[in-house]
Amino acid sequence: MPADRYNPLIVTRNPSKMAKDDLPMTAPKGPTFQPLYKQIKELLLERIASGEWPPGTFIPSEASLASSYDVSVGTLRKALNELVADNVVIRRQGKGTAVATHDADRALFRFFNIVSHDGERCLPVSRVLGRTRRAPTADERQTLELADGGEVIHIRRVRELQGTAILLEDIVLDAARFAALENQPEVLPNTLYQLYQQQYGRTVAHADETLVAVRAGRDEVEQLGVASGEPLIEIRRVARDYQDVPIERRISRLSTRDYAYACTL
Amino acid sequence: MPADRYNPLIVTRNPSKMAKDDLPMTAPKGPTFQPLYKQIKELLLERIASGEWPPGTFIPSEASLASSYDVSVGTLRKALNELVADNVVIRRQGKGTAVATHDADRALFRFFNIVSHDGERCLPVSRVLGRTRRAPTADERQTLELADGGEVIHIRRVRELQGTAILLEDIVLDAARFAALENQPEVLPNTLYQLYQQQYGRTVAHADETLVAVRAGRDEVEQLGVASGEPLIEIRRVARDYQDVPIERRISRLSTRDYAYACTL
DNA sequence: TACAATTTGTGCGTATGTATA
DNA sequence: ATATACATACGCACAAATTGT
Repeated sequence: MPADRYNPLIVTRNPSKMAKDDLPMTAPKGPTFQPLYKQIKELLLERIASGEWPPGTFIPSEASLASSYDVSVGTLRKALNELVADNVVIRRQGKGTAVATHDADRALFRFFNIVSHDGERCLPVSRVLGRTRRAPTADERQTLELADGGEVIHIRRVRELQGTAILLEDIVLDAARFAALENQPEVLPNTLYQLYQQQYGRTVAHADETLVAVRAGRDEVEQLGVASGEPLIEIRRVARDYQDVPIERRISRLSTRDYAYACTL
Repeated sequence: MPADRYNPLIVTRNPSKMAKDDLPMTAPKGPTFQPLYKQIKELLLERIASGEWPPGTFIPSEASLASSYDVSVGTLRKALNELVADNVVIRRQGKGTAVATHDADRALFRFFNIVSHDGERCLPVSRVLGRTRRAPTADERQTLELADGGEVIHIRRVRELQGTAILLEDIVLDAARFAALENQPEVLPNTLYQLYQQQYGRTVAHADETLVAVRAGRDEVEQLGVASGEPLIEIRRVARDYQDVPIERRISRLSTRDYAYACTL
């Protein structure tokens, strides 16, 4: 089906489309009203989230989209620019507008906030310690919004920077959404979010993290080479997709002897 | 002096201002080139930073600024909207464009990333433990970019939420820039950034934080009521103004028994 | 190498809606 | 009711980057 017309746009308050002797506008005062460019933005986001335009592909040009939706290019540009601000698409002059992927250099660091003490950022290598399928804890069921009887995939791995292990990660996913992940692929890639995106069609759009200080336990002593009881930072992350649906629960413990968690306000 | 004309705008690539039989553009390829709206943005930022429009005041309207700079309203809007995105100004329909202050509710929380374990955010009360003037450490001299022989003001305080002390802060400022702060005002306000802005004309525009895990020492035991050696999060912040000039060095130690550091990516 | 076609980026102008004082 | 200021939406022209011929 050619995507030529998308009708149900509420243009009631669109000035240049209103005849002067139009009906008095009664409805559009409702709290559900959204300006035209916001509606376009949502429509585009739905089409991206639905998989119509997979990550990495180029979407139609401004001009063609504008005529499809029967809006001006300026209005469509405003919608696209908001999607750029939300890290959903990437635009390049002369080339086009592409759906954002997790392989661009900048995108990789968006979800890795750890720097060496002199401020350098570099990506760690990962070593998987275990992959299991099991019933969720109560906490996991709540944060991942699992159905009753659902199961989770649990991945535990260590990440090391320049040869020293600094991070012990426990990653939990809805087994229904990531069915085969328990034992396939054989070797997991360094950057899991790329895998979620490419193999499972789930794009991590943003994440919330809360940090607390904890003591190193047996596992951290063994894997990170820290002393027992050594202070660590525990990072509790919930990663979500475009529609705020939770995708992943990740709890990491960070040794801050050589590296630190960085945040810019 | 009436601000009527601002001449040195490089409009070489401004299409509608160029005659068709113009000289071939040779210069504007230089790496220093900035589009017109970026230049306008910088000019506005300079006037805000210079104190011509103090925080809280309304700047001239779009139309008047556009005619002052001899650009279109659209170009000026684009500059202003970037300043909105940078939290430099706040715009309200029908009212005008105001220079951002640190008293708006949202602005207060921008620099306070601590939430209770159930996700609630609330502002803490402060209790000052000491105010001294002293020579800087080597680290302080470097991060605050102090001149040789300069001194610093050092403020130590505890912040408590709902009656329990959770944060021990060591705040260090350039004594040359905050001369009277050592003993005046008698009682320091809860939100220091408002004081910097209102009394000293220094606006904190953004900050970088790095977090490490530490053990509670003698001071933390005494002030935060934690056990000796208890794991804490140490937050090392450098706050800067619009031009990235460092204003404040703040090292805080957070007890994460009831509260956590929150970050959204 | 040169040229053309396509696509986004910049800039201008205008009209009307909506919120505020 | 009026005036002001920002918000939305329309349109157009040209610049700059990219790609293919």
